[in-house]
Amino acid sequence: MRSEGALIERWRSLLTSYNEVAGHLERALQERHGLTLSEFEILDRLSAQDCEKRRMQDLAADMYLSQSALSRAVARLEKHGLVARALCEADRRGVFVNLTDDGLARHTDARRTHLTILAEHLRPA
Amino acid sequence: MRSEGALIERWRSLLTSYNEVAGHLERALQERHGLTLSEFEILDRLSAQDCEKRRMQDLAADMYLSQSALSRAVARLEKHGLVARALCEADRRGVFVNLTDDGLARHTDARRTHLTILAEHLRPA
DNA sequence: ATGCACTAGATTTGCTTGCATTTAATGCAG
DNA sequence: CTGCATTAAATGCAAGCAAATCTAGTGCAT
Repeated sequence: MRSEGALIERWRSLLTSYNEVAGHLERALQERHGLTLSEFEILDRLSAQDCEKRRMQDLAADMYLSQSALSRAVARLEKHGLVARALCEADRRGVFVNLTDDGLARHTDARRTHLTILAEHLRPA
Repeated sequence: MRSEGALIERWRSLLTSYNEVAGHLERALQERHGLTLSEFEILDRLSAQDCEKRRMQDLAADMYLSQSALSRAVARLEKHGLVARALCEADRRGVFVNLTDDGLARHTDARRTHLTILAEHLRPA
């Protein structure tokens, strides 16, 4: 295969971009809003969905986090009052996660930082 | 800004690709060669450089790892006999890292896996 | 209704990481 | 030579993560 070199190069570049951007994001979100990148991503998803796709597993499904990591992250968010868990009456194994007002506000703030950092550090492809 | 949407989309796609590929790589390298992705990256760099850029700090410089993480990763590799540390006589604070024969062999094997996984999971841009 | 397989989440465990600190070597100023 | 700032790498520590395990709810078959 001739494409090996190109393949590795693309991977390296992906790795570099990712770490560069993720690093800055992580630091900025933590510093200015007390949020982990994972936590922000959760808030982001919760604020985006209009429909009822708010069960843990639905979140887990379109995130890169493991189920256990998600569970922890949601627990943290809940402890800080940004999110509330609610039992699902239909299937009581399930848990709905909802943004609180504080959570929404926090997300709105953090979103600006998020965009700023992306604009600064995400290379034009 | 109109480009906000596009920016976020690109970030999401980066995030997704990265996690997809890194996840598979991590698992495959671990399973088949007992290596962390970070560890593989270290071996990869060591095998690539012909010149003497093998001091810890040089490695750290072109990697995404923090100095402490690198120190620990090299310690692990050393414990498994894939790498050897050598004092730098010129500046005795410095430490050179070298591949052992085993390390070279391991890298050669792992490299195939690496390429295979990339070919399978790294989307064409 | 009872037993069993299955699913949703929580929790336990062990590992890697980053930050902050520490130890040791340099090297420059007095 | 002594003291002080600087640099290289190692280490203590806290936090996040994934994998495996555990707990509880569901629902189907007998």
